Amino acid sequence: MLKITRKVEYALIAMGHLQQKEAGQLVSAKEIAEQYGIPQELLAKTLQKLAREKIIQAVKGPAGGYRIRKDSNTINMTRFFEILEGPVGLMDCYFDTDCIQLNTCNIRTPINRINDSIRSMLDQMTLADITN
Amino acid sequence: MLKITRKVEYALIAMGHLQQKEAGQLVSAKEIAEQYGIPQELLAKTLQKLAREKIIQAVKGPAGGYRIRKDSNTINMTRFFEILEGPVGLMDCYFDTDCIQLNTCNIRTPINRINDSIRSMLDQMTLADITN
DNA sequence: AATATATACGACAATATTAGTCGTATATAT
DNA sequence: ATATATACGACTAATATTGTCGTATATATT
Repeated sequence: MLKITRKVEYALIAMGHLQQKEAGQLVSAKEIAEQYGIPQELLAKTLQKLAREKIIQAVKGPAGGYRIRKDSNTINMTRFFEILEGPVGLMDCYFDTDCIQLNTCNIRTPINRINDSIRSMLDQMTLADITN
Repeated sequence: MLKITRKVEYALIAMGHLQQKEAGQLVSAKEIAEQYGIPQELLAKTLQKLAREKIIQAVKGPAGGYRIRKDSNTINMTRFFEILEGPVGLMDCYFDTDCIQLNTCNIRTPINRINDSIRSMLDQMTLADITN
């Protein structure tokens, strides 16, 4: 409960690693996977998602890999999480409204308050806060 | 990700329901389950956990059920969650230290900072904040 | 005393989610 | 040409969650 997934964990590790490299330097998924002992394919797919969303930049071919973008550490954690995992909320009804019990539910409002607190906390937190 | 489980959801609904009853009034798991359309057995087991931890009081026999305790809305949410789900942490290494990658892990410290933030938020939040 | 009802609780089964793997395509440096 | 790296969908495996069942115990009611 309230756990982050491996995908997110691996992504954060990778971002931390990329952050340490000199600007513009490329690092392959393989290299990161080996260094931290994580499954290469899974990491690769995760990095591909981040590349698609312009969080990092991908370069194909031998000596290719991923590099960080200049502004990538200003991205907030809600965004980062949601790229990888979809909507961040304690309960699905924070986003979906197709729950049969919406009417009888007596905790929706207070749970949503907690949601808002967590989200605004994550909103104010940048990638740099984690990877630096 | 970052979701609360059904067990917790059901428990909160039940606590909200008990809160609304007059002091000392007993409500059975069956009654709550039917009213909110949730599985009776599962709710019962959840309430039993809470009873074991003195969050609520259980009374056996016909006309038995559960009632809230006077001080139960002063309990904080970290405690409540952990009674039902065990340790609350974004990653297991917040509690366990048997991860092989502890040495090479470059995100443990920052993740723990986020953990602390979430936990202290939940620490300051009482059941009454949710069920009232 | 017998019965009905409710909690107590462990074992089990069903389901959903997450994690990891594989095959194939594409780009590109050498 | 070849080797290497990203891109990406399909698939399997592993794990966690959710839900069910059987049995025991307590107790109010008849």
